[in-house]
Amino acid sequence: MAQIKKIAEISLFADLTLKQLEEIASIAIEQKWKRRQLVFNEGDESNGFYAIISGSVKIFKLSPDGKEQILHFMGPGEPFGEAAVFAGEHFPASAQTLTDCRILFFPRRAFVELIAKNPSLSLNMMAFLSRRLRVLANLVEGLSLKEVPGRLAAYLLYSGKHRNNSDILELDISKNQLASLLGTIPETLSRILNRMDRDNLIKTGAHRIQLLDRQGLIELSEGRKKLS
Amino acid sequence: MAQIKKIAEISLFADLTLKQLEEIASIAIEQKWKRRQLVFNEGDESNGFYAIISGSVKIFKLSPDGKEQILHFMGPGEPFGEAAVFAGEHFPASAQTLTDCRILFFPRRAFVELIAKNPSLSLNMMAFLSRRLRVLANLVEGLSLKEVPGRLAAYLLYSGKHRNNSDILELDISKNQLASLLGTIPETLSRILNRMDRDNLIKTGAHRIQLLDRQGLIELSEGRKKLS
DNA sequence: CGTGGCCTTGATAAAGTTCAAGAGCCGTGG
DNA sequence: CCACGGCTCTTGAACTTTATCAAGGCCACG
Repeated sequence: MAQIKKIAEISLFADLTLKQLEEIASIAIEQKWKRRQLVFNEGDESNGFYAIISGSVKIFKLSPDGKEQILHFMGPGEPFGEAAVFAGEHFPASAQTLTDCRILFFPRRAFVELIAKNPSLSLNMMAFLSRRLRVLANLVEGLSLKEVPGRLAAYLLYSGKHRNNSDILELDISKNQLASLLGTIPETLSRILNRMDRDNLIKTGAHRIQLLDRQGLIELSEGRKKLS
Repeated sequence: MAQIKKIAEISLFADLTLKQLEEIASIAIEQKWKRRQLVFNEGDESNGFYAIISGSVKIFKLSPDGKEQILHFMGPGEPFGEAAVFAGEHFPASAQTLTDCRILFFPRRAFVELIAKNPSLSLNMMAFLSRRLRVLANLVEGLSLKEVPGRLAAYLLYSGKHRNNSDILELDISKNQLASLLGTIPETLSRILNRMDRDNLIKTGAHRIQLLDRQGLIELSEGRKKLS
């Protein structure tokens, strides 16, 4: 059984009473994972879902020849692996830790009982599922309707990784992983960052990117403009 | 207010008591839509969601220069537009009728109240959202990790449009729309159907495709094999 | 100080799109 | 009943974008 305090920090459990939090705590199991461990594999049978206390996790798909497409990055307070609890019973994608993690595990059966008793927990869960749906719809849009420069521009503008709302963006993932999130490969990402720099849209540093021309990036992300 | 009978045929409302169905019926509003009408546009504010009684609807995204990516085809008994009820308040994609349709509309506020009172309705809704998530994850996988022949092969194998479990597949959508679902254009689709035919994987007819070599199609869909 | 991971750069190749044109099909209206 | 116009679908050739392959630089960590 996990501590109430940790449970309360998971936004899935926002707006619940102390009593409800206690119930949830009573079914949660705390786990420790090391960096780069596989939490579950696509196709594995699901016995429940997870929520991150600390650390970060990527959700991804692999092609037979090893190319990776990242679907989500998950951080503290975020649940993952929920979809398989409610439909299908096996995970539609894989999950791997990016750092050492403390993770709560919620067994399926007990959680489903809880949800049946707690309408606001249900609504929170539906909100999470719906937000995931939106993220994936946008990913599909990017992959199908935009070229790599447009996807990258959208990421730079809207990833929300900006240092205190300035135009400075802190890259907390490797460019390798960013390429995999954007549906491309490191070589291509490198070249396009270079071209954006040359066009004075951004200024690239090692793990930091400065946005110089938001308007230009917007036009790029909407396909109204191309790199030279 | 709509008839109970129509409500009961929507799988979202499976396993509910007659009394619950009556409650749902009391908030549902029946609408008639003609072919090719826009039910909602990406970005529109959401006041509720929809469920199809008869006809079919596509959910899609458009690029600024007019290319379309279809996310889902929806048929009788299926709800759509739910995600915006639970998160975001505006639709993440657009919806258009493909045929004349009878559609039920459920106003957001009343529906959220219903859901709070009906645990099994919540669970059904979560199952639907989770299934959508799975579909989109697979779409992302296709777009990013497979080439067009692989995506087409997967569609032919798993679309479920087979005539009584035979190897004959009835194309109920235009090839134009199929291309848009697969994330490509009609020209490319046409060429690849041709190549598959030449390789004796399928036999193409006007609105009918016969699968000649399931194993070959599987290998194609998994990237273990290429067209000649 | 050396080694391995990450990142960059260049040359080449593959896949898919674009543009242009034409064939087949269907419903409408004369 | 036929002719017309408008679709959808097909085919070909040129072009664009991105991936692949190969190599080298840089940095951090042991």
